[in-house]
Amino acid sequence: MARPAAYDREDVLAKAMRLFWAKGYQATSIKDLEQALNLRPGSIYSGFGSKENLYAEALRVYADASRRALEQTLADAASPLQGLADYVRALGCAGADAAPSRACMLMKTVLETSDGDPVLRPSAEHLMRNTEQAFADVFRRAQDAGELPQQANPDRLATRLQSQIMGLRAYAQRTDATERAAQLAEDIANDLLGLARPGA
Amino acid sequence: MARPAAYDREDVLAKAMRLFWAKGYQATSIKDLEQALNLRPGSIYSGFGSKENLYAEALRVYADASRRALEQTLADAASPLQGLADYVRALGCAGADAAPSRACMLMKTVLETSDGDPVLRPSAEHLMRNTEQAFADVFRRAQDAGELPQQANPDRLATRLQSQIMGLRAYAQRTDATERAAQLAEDIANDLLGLARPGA
DNA sequence: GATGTATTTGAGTGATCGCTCAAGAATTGT
DNA sequence: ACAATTCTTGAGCGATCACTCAAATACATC
Repeated sequence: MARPAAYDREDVLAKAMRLFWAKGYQATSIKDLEQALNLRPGSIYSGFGSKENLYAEALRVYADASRRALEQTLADAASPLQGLADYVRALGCAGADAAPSRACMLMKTVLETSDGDPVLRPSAEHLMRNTEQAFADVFRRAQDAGELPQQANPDRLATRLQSQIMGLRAYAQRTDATERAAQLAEDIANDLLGLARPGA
Repeated sequence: MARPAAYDREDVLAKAMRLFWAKGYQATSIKDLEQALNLRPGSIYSGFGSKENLYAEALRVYADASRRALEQTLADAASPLQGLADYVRALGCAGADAAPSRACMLMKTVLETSDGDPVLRPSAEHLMRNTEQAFADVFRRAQDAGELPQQANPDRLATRLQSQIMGLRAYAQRTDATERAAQLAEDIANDLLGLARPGA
């Protein structure tokens, strides 16, 4: 029994996510958000509380979208390791899509916040842990399918993959090494496929 | 025939570098710098022109120091690949030293600036290219010493190593994965040693 | 010492920061 | 139609931002 909000919350969060992802937390001003979200400050603050909280929600939206993209790539692939390789390859040639940034928003958040940050740092680290576990699950699936040797360590491989992806995406953020970034993605993808048992 | 500056320029730049490295460009205010450098704004601006230029000079100081650290590690090692492995291992256990940040300042700069940034982004990318070439030179030295097979591609290995180091250091920036970061560093170091020819 | 030159000082510039809030507008329930 | 309730609006809050500049200060030269 009241006036409903004129905006779609998920749509607004997706727009905020893209802007924050592109510019970073500090470099994005409320003025920037007002324009991108087509909202006046009062609406932003009554709906999201603070710039910090809005960013935290945008982070979650980013992680959800990333996870869905990974699962989609895996679903389209012939095997778990093939899926991971495809996922990595896609990150290398980032000029094609219109992503706000070639780098990972979680990584950017971890690098932009201080160790003592009480909100954004724990948020980003939590979402990175989740992503890491998702990678580990994929490696376990590869083991169950007989694609990956039983003596392989899925958790360790997941850590390794996540760090390689962060390195690749940080490298790809450079404007002077596009070709090298694509080649790098190929090398990482090939290493992933090299983990497969000789059998299949 | 005039009054000399009361501060040592290199010392001030080193202090600015540490502060910028820890907090990032945007999060570091002139007030912060005034305190850390023990300089009043007029001295900062007459000596360094602008916050942006001061950061650019601090970047160069950082890259110089990093390069010297690499060369020292290489000089102490039994071989080029051993030296690189030692260098990577040292980055994994970052709790020991009192570095301002576990992450690479060049990477932080690339991730904090926009693609169109006319000063800091090109600066950081240039210094990263230099570092990459330094790695390539080490791989070439390994080839000349017979440690690395002739068919290996030093430039490609250098790109790979730089991205792995950036990934490792971004991963190590997390506060919730210290042990995993150390293990990751070990894995990367072992991979480096695995490049060596069976002979030696 | 006197003079010339460069540095240091610190109050203060306009602009922008994240954020607030009273008033007006819009929709629901009766 | 009328309340009741919530949302939107936009001017404006104090704080801080990067930065400036005239005056005071200190050193090198003579």
